[in-house]
Amino acid sequence: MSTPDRSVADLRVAPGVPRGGGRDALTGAAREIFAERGYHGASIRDIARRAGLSLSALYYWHPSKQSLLAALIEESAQAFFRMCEIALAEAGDDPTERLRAMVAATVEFRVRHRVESNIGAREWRNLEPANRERLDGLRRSATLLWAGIVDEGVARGVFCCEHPDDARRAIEAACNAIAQWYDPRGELGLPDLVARYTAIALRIVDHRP
Amino acid sequence: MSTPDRSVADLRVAPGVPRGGGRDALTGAAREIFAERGYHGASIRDIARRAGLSLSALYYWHPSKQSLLAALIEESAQAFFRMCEIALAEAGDDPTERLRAMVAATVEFRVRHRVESNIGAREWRNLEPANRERLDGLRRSATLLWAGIVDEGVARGVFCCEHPDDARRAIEAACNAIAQWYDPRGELGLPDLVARYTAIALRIVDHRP
DNA sequence: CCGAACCTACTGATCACTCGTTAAGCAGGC
DNA sequence: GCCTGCTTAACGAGTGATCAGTAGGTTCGG
Repeated sequence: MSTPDRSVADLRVAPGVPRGGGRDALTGAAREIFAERGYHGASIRDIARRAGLSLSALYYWHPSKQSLLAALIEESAQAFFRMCEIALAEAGDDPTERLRAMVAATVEFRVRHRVESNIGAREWRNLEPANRERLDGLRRSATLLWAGIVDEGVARGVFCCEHPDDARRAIEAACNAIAQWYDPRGELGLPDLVARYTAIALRIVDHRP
Repeated sequence: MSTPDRSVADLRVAPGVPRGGGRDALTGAAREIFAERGYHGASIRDIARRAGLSLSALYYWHPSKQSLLAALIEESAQAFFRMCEIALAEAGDDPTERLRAMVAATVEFRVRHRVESNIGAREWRNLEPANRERLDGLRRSATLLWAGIVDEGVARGVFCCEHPDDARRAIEAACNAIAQWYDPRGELGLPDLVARYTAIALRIVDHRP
């Protein structure tokens, strides 16, 4: 490995810089091309071209195509997990409020980061084993947040579903699917969407107020 | 086009034949390889090898790699739609019973045809426009079955959800996701799974008995 | 009952091209 | 003179697709 991996290195570009050369142009281009054509369907030549760089310039910033994908997914997965943690920290310890907060955070993330969410869902399996194992921890942590909330609600008797694990999976699937169909140009705004999915989630866990 | 497309042609092999050369070996191999590596990650050489055929023999049966994928997805989508139609025909016209039937058919299909279901979900976007447009009809038809049931239930007052479209999407997402996590070697059998997801679906539409 | 014609289901070789990756060099700034 | 941020040029492997050829069988006129 002669070329150092600058993909997760210090940013060295101040935020708000003109956005021209290098790292962030590449990240943006990779996000677009991976989203359009999938990992194997995307060529690094296309990514470099979209970023306005030569093929070799790409290799200055990332040691491989795989590193480009892993960096993208890792950044997005970490952002999602942070968002959930913050939302839950503000929600207190009532399971109903925590479920509301978790649904709101998830729906908002899937809407605001639709492209990254779809890449994360579709290209996860194209991560090399080392990367996948590293990131699986993050994914498991997010699932544990959901499971903890549902289980606690059932334990306290505010959620009355018989199979908390299936309820959790149904909620996660429904919220995550939003990234696939939501159209930001449509009439349905984020607050309404959050309200609808909160109501659905509460019905799935059989919430008794 | 010198090679005719035999992919959807008459079978000419009696059912129950030794299963050796040709069409069905290829279909099986393509299903496995597309599922393991995705459309762009799979090479037709790998598919031919898995089928026990030469590269050129593959081109005798299918005019292109794309035709292999399209045939696979079309067959599976049609089987799913038929299964739903039959289940609904037997269910009568009570919306609750129709929803039960539709959930049962979908869960059963996702379990029994896990691999094809995942290919359908993941590789849909790798269909060329002509193929995608042709198959979009099938997909829309299936969604219309769901929508018809939920809308009718709301109209009759047995389902009390405020946003039938979101309820429908949530149910579809939850049922379809089963193909991603269900392990047939696990302890959870199909009848139990159907029962759980039927209960979840009825809660999502806010069923009042 | 022979042989020419025709069919199915392939094989082997090869085409033109794209792929991810690398080596070597160089302009500009500190 | 060294570091940053590239550039041009190439490498070998692998890609989807094509084509001429052929073994083994069936059909059919005479």
